[in-house]
Parts: sequence; structure tokens; C-alpha cells
Amino acid sequence: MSDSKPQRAVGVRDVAALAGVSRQTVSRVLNDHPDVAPDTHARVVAAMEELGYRMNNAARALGTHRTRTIGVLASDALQYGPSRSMAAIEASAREAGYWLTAAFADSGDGASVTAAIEHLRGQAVDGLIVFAPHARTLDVLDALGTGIPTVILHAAERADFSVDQRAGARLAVATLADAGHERIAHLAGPRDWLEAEARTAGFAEELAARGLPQGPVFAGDWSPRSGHEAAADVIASGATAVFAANDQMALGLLGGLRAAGISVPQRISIVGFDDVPEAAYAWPPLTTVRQDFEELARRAVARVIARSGSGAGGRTGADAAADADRHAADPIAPVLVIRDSVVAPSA
Amino acid sequence: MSDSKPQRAVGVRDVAALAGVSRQTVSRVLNDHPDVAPDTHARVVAAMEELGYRMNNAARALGTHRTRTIGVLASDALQYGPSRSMAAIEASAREAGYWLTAAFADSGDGASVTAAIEHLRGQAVDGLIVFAPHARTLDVLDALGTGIPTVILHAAERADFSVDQRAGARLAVATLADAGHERIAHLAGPRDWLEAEARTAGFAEELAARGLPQGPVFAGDWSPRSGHEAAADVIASGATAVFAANDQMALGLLGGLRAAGISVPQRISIVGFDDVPEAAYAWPPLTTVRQDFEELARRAVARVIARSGSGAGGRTGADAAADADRHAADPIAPVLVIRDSVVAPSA
DNA sequence: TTGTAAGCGTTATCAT
DNA sequence: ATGATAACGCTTACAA
Repeated sequence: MSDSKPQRAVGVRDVAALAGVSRQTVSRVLNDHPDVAPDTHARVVAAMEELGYRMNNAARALGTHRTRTIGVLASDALQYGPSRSMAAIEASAREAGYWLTAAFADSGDGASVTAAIEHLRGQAVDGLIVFAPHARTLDVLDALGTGIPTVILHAAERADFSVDQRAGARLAVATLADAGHERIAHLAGPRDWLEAEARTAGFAEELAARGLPQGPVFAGDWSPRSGHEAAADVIASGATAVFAANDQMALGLLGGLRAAGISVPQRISIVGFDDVPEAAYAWPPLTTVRQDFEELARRAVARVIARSGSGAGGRTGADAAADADRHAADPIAPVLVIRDSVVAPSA
Repeated sequence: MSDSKPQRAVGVRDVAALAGVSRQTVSRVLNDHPDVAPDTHARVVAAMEELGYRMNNAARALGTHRTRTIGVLASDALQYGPSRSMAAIEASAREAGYWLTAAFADSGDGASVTAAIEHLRGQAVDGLIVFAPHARTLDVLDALGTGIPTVILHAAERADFSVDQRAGARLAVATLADAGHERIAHLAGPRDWLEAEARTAGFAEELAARGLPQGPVFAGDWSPRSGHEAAADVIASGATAVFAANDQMALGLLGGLRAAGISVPQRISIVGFDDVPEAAYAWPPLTTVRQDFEELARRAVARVIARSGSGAGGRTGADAAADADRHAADPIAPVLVIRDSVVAPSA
């Protein structure tokens, strides 16, 4: 009962008093202002230490109209790529002294995307990183108009930054073709997924570039199940090789082929996409295409911070500028990881 | 050029003016206060609509000392369990009108955990949900003392809420034993992971309960690679069955066994843990133990909100109370998913 | 280089 | 049931 004061948290006021300066000077120290005498600075810092001062972000945000928070709309965050991106984004953001507010959504469901965006806007984030694997996500975004710096990821050619999906697909097909395959099938991702379409386009392109016949395209949904189920179609098609749009489907296909008594790679060669941890230790180890999600995240965060920091904020002019160079950055090149699921065709 | 005003965002002030009431009344509507005349309420709501009013959370937080934000320290969020939990937590939080601020960390690295916690505290979150797969995370947490309602997850018996890891392991071993296996090996997760230890304990318990000899325990690191590498040891041990502490290792082991010419399940039966999507479509489809992460997330979010809402905030008294019933909630029962990787031993 | 004064948009307190 | 007024903790002018 020594003190009946309502336990007020220490604020700039207290620090200022202890250091014998004004609140404003404390604020200057807090914000690394150039014009503070070295020893004043030291005194303030010491006072902060002694009092265990912690900034109140709400108060700062109220004054500056910036929250140092980036919102991430992580659609389909359970997929391998998005989950990797998410973790990498957090690391980059934290390093830059930013916080991350996350919202998840099912990108196939427009309402869920809208809800997530609204949620994030309500949080007054300084910028947005949106995973838009699905074209519909982009439509919703355009319709809503976020009004703040926004970076689109996981949307193939329509993304602000991306790993070159088409190039990756061509790499995969090239591997198969180089091994001598001519009847190459494609196990595609969902048609309304931008990255799936880009991979399918790359598949067709590489085939065309080599004068090879267009192979059959089977529709999957990224899941191991769909890969498993596609096995019958693949066998029926007479293809000697398959480019699967992701590793999960490739793994499922592997199981399905095995179950049907078809040996891989002797009878059918397979190339996947993503290089999930399982890929290297499947039987046979899967040849696949790896994407650099860390680099993707780094670029995205840097861009959002730069945009929000330049003061332009949510002005429409800034948005136009953003649009202008949306496609400027070169896509990141994927790399082929060669393992044992590709050999020359047996016939 | 019609208006040179600096584009001030609409606030309660504007809404109040348009509705012909005071700011305080608008605030009451915003907070669902009981004492507002129905038609006043309607008028205010209409005004908000018309002006496109959006609450400023920073301002609200400044007044209330609460941010309606839950911090999530998602250690090892790339693992299957944590990533599932994360998504589920976000859903629960959003439903309750809360935001999520995420920080990721490598739970094995104390410094990274400390940094993440500090980061989150700086954000003034109302509560914390911490994934503490690693004992060290718990130690760091205790040493730091968060000062706010905190819920521990993914820490086996030391968690506030959990899926019963030991029971799950016993389920797995029981399946193997029921099939007639007597030489059962365990492919364990990292020893300093609490959930790995709990699964190993369950393994030993079930064996003991049945009067079966304790089988060999091989150390893995959750990765498919470690499962793959354990194949040789498993073969050398003469075990006819293996309980793998997670599906990724089980899948890697499957590949390793295959590569060594050992057929599964004919020669060696396997049970995994997690029921990852790949498990059902591996060859053979993997029998495994499924955890209900959604339920886990629901409970965690409910608890954090309840604790932070009761007003006790960061008082030590509340912390003591939290400790008191930390182990009160019954663990969630895992369920066995029977597929084709278990048969009777051949010998 | 440092200090003073005036907000930022909301909620809390006390009236009415 | 509603209003007036003072916080909340910080930052941005503007002054000195």
C-alpha cells in the first residue's frame, strides 16, 4: 500500500524529467534525429534504461499516421510456397523494424478474400503484401482498391515480384526432352491458379520450341490425392514422361504409378516443382525445380517499406506509379534440382 | 482542385456532426453500449455508412490500453503442425474480432526466441500464443516473463492446451502390437523437443503395458532426410515394425527401405504421426495418427481473449491464476487413421 | 541544439 | 439516454 498511484506506465514524460530535458528531446532521441547533443543523447538513453521505458506504438501511430506494420494476406498459406514466403517475409519485416499482421484466406473464395482485406485495412497497416495465387483474388483487390502500397505475390506474370514460373516449367520439360522423351504429359495445377497456368504455358512453349508434339494435360488440384488419381490417365495416355506442376502431385503420382505396377523412372520419368523436403527422399528421389522464396520475400518487403516510407501513402498518384513499374522487376530464376526420377525412355 | 483541405480522414467527430449527436454517443454505438436509443443508434449507423467511417485503432488503443491484437510466436512454423495451428488461430482470432501479429523464430535458438518475444511485447499485444516445441523456448519465456496473458502450445505436457501426444504414440504402437509385432522400433524426433519426448514416452509405455520388450529408438530430426538415413539402422536392428514420430520421417524411411529392397509393409510395417496430405497417397498409403489442430487453436484463442478481457491484464495475480490452471484442460484426443502400411509380421 | 504548444481520434469520467 | 471535458502518449510544427 506504499503507493496508490494507478501504476502509470513510464512514458516520455518520465524519461524527460529524469534526464532533465523536454519531452520533445526524448522524442528526438527516439527517432534518431540528427540534432541532439551527444551527451544529452546519452543522458536520455540512460534515463530510458533506468526507467525501463517502452514506446507506446499506439500513441506514435496516432501522431504519425503510420503503424510500421505490414499486413500480409496469406491466401492458401498451407501450401508449400506460400508458407515459405510467409516465414521469409516475417524475417525481412522484423529486420527492418516492422511488424506483421497476418490474415489468411481461401483465395478461391472471393468473400473470404474481401473479409481478409477489410480486416487488414481496419488495422491501418502501412502496406500490404498479398498472395494472389488465384485470379479472383486480384479481381477482388482491384474492385476494393486498397488505398495503400500493395505488393502482389504468387500471381505469376501479374505479380509485382515472382519466381519465373514459365522458365521453371521450361526447365523441367527441357530435362525430360534432353533425356530423349517425346511423349511428355503435364499434370497441371488448378486452371484458375495463375502460377498453374504459367507452368502449363511454359510446358507448351518448351515443347513447341523443340518441335515436339503437344502432350496431354491432366488437371490436378495440387494435392497428392489428385496426383494419385491421375496415374490411370497418365498410363492410358502412353506418355513416357510427366511434368507435374508441383511436388505433392508428383509424389502422389509416384504412389499411383507404383500401385499400378509401373516403375519410375524406368517406365515413366517424372519432374516435379517446388523441391519440398520430401522430394529428395522419395523413391526414387524426385528431380524438381526449386524456387527462391527468401529472395522473393526480401524484395516484397523492401518495396512495401520503400513505398510507404516515401510519404506518398495512399494517394492515387502513388498508386499509378506503382502500377507503372509493377512488372519492372525481373522475375527470379528458378533452379533445376537433378535427382533420379528421370532417365531415357525405355522403348 | 475543388478542395484544398488536407484530406482528413473521417472520424467520430464527423459522424457525430452528421448524425446530430455528440462524439461520445458515436463511441457508444461503436462499442455496443446498452444505453442508446434505437433511433439514435440508427441515425449514427446511417451517418457512418454515408461517410464511410472507419475506426482508428491506434486512437482506440491509446484510450483503452488494449489493442485487440494477439501476438503469435510461431516457432518452427514450417513444420506441418505449427503451420496448421497458425492458420487455425488466425481464423479463430478474426472471428472474435481480434488481429494477429506474428513473429517467427527458430525455437532451438534462444536468442531468436528472445528477439521475437521482445518484438511482440513492443507491439503491445493483449495476449500471446507461443509455440514452444522446444524446452528452451519455455525457459526463455520464464526468464523473460511476458507480463501479459500467455498461452503455450505445442509443448506436450507443459502446454496449456495440447493434443495428447503420449496417447497418440500409444495408439500407434498398439496398432503395431495388435497386428502381432513384437520387435517394434521407434524413429524419434529431436530429443530436446517436448512433443518428440512425449511420443517416445508413449512408445515405451505402450510396450511396457503389453509386456513387450523395449524396442530400439533411433534419433531423427523430423525431416524426410533423417527418416531416409535411419533405414539402414532399422534394417540392422531386425525390427519388424517402426513407429515414426512424424509422417515426414515415415515417408523418408519408406523411401530408404524401398531403396534397400525392403518391402513395406510385407517386411516392415510403419505407422506415422500427423496425417499429412501426402500420407494417404504414398505407396503404401501410410497408417498414421491425426491431430485436431483446429480445436487446439480454438481453445487457445478463447483462453487468451478471456484472460485479457477480464481486465486483469498483466498483473502478477492473473499470472499466478494462469499458472494454477495451466494443466487443467484435458488434452485433445488424437485419432488413428488406418491405411495400408501395417500388416502382420512375415516371420 | 533545445523547448513550447497544439494536436492525433478515441474512450472515460462526470454531469445532466 | 446523452453531452461536455479531460485524458491517452507521442509527434509535428514553430519558437527561442
